[in-house]
Amino acid sequence: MAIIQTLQNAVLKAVETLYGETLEAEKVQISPTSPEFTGDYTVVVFPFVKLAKKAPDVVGAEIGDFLQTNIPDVQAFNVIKGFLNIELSTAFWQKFLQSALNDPAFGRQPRNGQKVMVEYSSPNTNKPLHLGHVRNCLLGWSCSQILDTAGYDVIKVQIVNDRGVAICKSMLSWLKFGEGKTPETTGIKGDHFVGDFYVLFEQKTKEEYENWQQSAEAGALFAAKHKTEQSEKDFFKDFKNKWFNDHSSLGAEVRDMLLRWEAGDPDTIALWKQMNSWVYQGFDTTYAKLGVAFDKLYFESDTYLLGKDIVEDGLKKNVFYRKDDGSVWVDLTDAGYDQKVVLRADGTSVYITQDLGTARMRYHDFGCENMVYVVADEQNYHFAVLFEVLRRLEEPYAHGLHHLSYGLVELPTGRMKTREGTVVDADDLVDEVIRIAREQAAERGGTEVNNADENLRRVGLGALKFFMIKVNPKRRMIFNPEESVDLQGQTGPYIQYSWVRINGLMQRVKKENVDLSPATAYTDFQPQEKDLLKALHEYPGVVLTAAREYDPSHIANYCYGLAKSYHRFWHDLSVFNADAPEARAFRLELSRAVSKVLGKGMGLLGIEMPERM
RNA sequence: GGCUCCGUAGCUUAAUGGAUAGAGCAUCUGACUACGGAUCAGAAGGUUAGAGGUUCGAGUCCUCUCGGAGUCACCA
Repeated sequence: MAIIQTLQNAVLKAVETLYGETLEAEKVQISPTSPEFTGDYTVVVFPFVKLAKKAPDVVGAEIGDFLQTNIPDVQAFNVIKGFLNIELSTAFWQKFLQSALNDPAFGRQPRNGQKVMVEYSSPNTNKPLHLGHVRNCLLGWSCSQILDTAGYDVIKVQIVNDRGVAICKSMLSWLKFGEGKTPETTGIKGDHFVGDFYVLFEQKTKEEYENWQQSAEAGALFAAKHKTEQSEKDFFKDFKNKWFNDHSSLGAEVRDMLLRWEAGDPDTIALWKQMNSWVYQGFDTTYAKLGVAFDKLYFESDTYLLGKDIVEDGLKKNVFYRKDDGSVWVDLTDAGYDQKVVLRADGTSVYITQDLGTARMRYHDFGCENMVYVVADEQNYHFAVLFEVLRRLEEPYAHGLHHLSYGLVELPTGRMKTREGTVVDADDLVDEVIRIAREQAAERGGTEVNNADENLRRVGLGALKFFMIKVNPKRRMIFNPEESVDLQGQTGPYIQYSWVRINGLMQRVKKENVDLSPATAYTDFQPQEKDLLKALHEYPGVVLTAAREYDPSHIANYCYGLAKSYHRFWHDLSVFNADAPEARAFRLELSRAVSKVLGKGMGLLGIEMPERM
């Protein structure tokens, strides 16, 4: 890292002394040299040719000369078509390897004094977590780890959507059809138990609706209101919400229950607490399986009335305005958005009011000047509006807001639908990938080892997590449960396997008490070794990029590249049977550094390394 | 319809405006018998949806066209 800064400053100075021109630091582009050329880092000289009034190759040679005479670590250079390739000395790389090995916090930035809150998962309490939550959780968790490594103090939170019509449906369903059963008496995991009653409610509603469609009332409605060319089936499909609100007895009961909940009716509250506690026990298990955790939970039942004070502020600041009916609005048409209601005429909150209030509450709770919301991209517009309003209100954290928007996970058949039973359950998914890992291990004639179950768990989860994190978050993802996840090629297990290979080496080093001291005497770097050194050197920068872009896929792709280089190194060069003791020592040290960085990098993704596989 | 995002090999995808667009899967060829083959080497596969433009340089920026998705509730 430091060397790049040194090179950059030196290039600026070179341009100044050679051509008498000063230029902005951003004009100096330094990147790792492409594999097909010799060199370690490359300076693009095109931005300077106009100032120098010389041909690109001449400018490159002159700057190269300057760098070589002024920076001891620069050993050689070459210029090809306007690209200045710089070769760093063997001594530099030896120094770097030792410092990377000796620094337990390699790649970790000093604390920057800023706090960032990361909100992720944010489930509803009427059903278990599914595939979509898995992607959300993996993104949220790894993003938190990355921001922490990049220097922030991170607070991980989720907002639990624990109130509203949905949970009332589960509650009512349990009251009517539950016969007093509990997760304990049935042995069903709490979140699944509650989710089953939600599904049952939807089934009962469907039955009621189908019966109702046979009634004279329904027939008359269809006759009076259907559009020409509209079939009876289509008409009733469109009519379902209205039917549920105006005609359904189950619908009436649910609304009644919601009213009683809002009024604080003791029996309803007790039931609500009971059912939610079942769900939370289930969630805890799933989160533990996924290896994610939270510092604080926010509950919608506590926040859904928030935001009134912020609305008052907005009115005072003329960011909001009140209509004659008493409702409060914000006009964002000058920013390309719409007019949005922020408070109903009856004085109650809407969705965005809650989010406004919750943001302010969080700032008061933690003083976090940055907030990241991990939420699917279907809410892009909502967050654009939310952030715009907070900026206009001049909230102190308004410029540290980021919506980590990710593409929905869909199945080959389309979006997952609870009602159609096409939801891929998170628990099932985790069990499935571990089962596949076990099956694969058996096929490979895996020998009996200690901690076999733990290793298989890490391999299976490693495959799943890497599969979901390696692609850019914003990309929509089609997940085929049939094919599930691969264990070969660009996968988690591929990377784990390189780590396992090194682990084997290290155990042998320990057993045979190998002397590592001559490592620094080795100078005849092979290309495979140089690739590894260069890759290791990239790590801290990759973490910063991932943090800046809120994109863990950079880490995943980096780890894959490092593992790939290691596998090649392993195949081409012998470690224990190296020609010279210093070569063996160096390769062992290099391997140790690779395993260290792979462990750290994969750790940022929440992926653990198996001892053996 | 308005706004936003997306379109890269058969499939999944990578690429701070920089060199001959880089990988994996699938297909075809090869490489052990253990420093572990969940590996490695090689072949084949691309008009980066299309057309213009800006630039020394465009998958990347701008305009238009085509195709896909999301959103445009006093729901959350």
